[in-house]
Amino acid sequence: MGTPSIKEVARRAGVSVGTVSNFLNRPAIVAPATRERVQESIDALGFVRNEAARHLRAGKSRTVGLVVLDVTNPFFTDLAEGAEALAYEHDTVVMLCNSKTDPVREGHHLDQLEQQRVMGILITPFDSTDPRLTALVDRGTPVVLVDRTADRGLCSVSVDDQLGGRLAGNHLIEAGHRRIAFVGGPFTMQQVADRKDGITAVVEQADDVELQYYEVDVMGVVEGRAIGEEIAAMPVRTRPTAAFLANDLLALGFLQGMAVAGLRVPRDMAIVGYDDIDFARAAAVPLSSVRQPAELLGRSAMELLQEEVESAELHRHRQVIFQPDLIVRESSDFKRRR
Amino acid sequence: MGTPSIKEVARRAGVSVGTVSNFLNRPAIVAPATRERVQESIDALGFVRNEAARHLRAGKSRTVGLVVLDVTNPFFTDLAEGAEALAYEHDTVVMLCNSKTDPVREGHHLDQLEQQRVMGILITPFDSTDPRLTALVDRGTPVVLVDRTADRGLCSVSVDDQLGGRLAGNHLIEAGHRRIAFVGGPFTMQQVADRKDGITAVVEQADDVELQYYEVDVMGVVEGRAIGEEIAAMPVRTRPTAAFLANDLLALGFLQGMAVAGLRVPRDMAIVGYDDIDFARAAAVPLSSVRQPAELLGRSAMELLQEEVESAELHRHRQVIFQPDLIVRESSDFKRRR
DNA sequence: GAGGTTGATTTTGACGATTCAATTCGGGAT
DNA sequence: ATCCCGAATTGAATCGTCAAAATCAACCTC
Repeated sequence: MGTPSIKEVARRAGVSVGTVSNFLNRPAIVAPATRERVQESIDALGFVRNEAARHLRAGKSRTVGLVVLDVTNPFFTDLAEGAEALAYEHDTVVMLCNSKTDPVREGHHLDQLEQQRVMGILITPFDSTDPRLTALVDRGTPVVLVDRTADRGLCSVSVDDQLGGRLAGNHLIEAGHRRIAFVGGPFTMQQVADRKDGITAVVEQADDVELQYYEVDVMGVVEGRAIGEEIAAMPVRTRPTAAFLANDLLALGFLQGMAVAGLRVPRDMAIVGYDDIDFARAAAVPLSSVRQPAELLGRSAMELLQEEVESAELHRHRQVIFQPDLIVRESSDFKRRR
Repeated sequence: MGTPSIKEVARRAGVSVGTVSNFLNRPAIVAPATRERVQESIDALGFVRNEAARHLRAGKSRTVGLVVLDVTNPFFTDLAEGAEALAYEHDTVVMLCNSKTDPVREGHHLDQLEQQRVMGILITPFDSTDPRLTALVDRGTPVVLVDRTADRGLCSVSVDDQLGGRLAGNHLIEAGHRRIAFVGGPFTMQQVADRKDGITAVVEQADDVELQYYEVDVMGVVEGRAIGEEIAAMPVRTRPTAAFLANDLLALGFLQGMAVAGLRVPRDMAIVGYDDIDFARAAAVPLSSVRQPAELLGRSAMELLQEEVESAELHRHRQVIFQPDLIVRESSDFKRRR
């Protein structure tokens, strides 16, 4: 009935359980003839290894938890892709969890992952100072922050978001814009705050440039569109001529908002997004965007985790920071005369 | 060092492991005073249940695998949402796996899930006749097909895709369109084929209506846009005046293609998508779409699975079929004169 | 005070795979 | 013929949790 165990495989092959285990884990030390018999037995019985037993005995799991803020955002799925690719090479499995920017859901997922004694957790936390994370680490689950810079004793991989903000800001200022909108949120999220600080810094250095801030709760298409329509409705003399959106979903929504309101992009409104997801390039007006190496981010995070797991005590936590690139496309490709 | 086990909790509390186990699983039969001591011990030691051991002992897992074709498609994340909600109520965990419409990835995920002895698997299979699925079931892992109708001995939840196709077709024909494009793919995928058959059926019944077919490999925004531009480039007299796209991502891309080519929607081209994802409503031109009850689909699938797991032998496989609704929005809201 | 009830707690194997020390076997060297 | 060696295989212990059966204590009843 139930799936056969190693014991039944052994009996059918006329060997001991030890030999079957050897066959599975160290086939080289098993005699060829025996090997064949065991293989035959496995095939005939339809034996499938029991991961739970393996894990219990070995004391360590082969799965890694990956908790992201939003699975529908291609940035995160690309990231997951990178993590999974490396995991695959090391014969481990990635368990993808969607926190939906909700601390409660996040906590639930962390609890579950800890009960499963996962090898480690890669997470884009809602709040990177959450004491729960530290508690988790203290109890022995390695954690790597993704797309967040760890200050304390944790590994992290992130992208220089301030630089990203500066790149976008400089680009728009050089194109002659003097009223710029920044849209993102919540501003308490570190990444958003950094991008905001970046563009704020360059705006303050420039003469006579005004930056308007718009905060949203969730960075999705719907919210972007709403803000877009709101801004489009402003009188021309105070309305910004350019907008920098903290992610591409917002930017895509914003772009739609412009279309609805009848504003031309980039002539009436230049747009720069963030993440450079595939949609950005394919948008009605191809979107300028600050590119983050999403896949590399995921891959590096997994790398750090594996390093931490393997070298255990010796391990020194590292904070890896990548540089973003500004990709200029049609949505901001317009020189404004002063 | 390593996470403390039930044994250490017991020692510290001065009771036996059995009592701790009772405390965890049947607190009612433990004396209040003891209960307190055990709780104190658990807190002090930071004890966390070991799911692997639990699972091994119980012989059955508390996680369910959910394998979808594309996590970036909101239809599937909504579906996952529904499944997860019900799982949460039953204290089980959902493991989300992305096959990316790739049979190899799908197979890999299935192997992993089987090794983990998951409680069951909900899957939108690439090919619902894949013998691997049957083998899985024979070996004892319950499987429920999602968004696919099972013919053989399996449970399934699906939506009447033929009806969906007919709804879209009738709507467009009644609006006066005489040349309609159907875009989707691969045509070997059952859902796509059904939607295609549905619209084909109503077109054939109508007088003098022509249906053009366009096949794509992957149903994403990029592909939709490409087809859109291709169609827009056709001479007006042969160009379709309406398009029915097999999912909303395609439709959104298609819509962008129209914008690029300077065709007005719905005047020059009416568009109807499928799935009614959130983006559809928020698009530059709000998209008409055939709505599927995604969340309900996920929820029902989980329900069937739980039913199957609980009633074991008595269980009779069921095929649940939901009805889709056509949501008409601006993108197809235009009466064409003959 | 013997026998019977409850109620609370402990004891004792499993569950399936892995590992390691112990054992067997065949053949080569002496 | 005897001994030894290495290769192949075996057997038993173990991981953490759970549940069934066994024990124990306290209290009741006749």
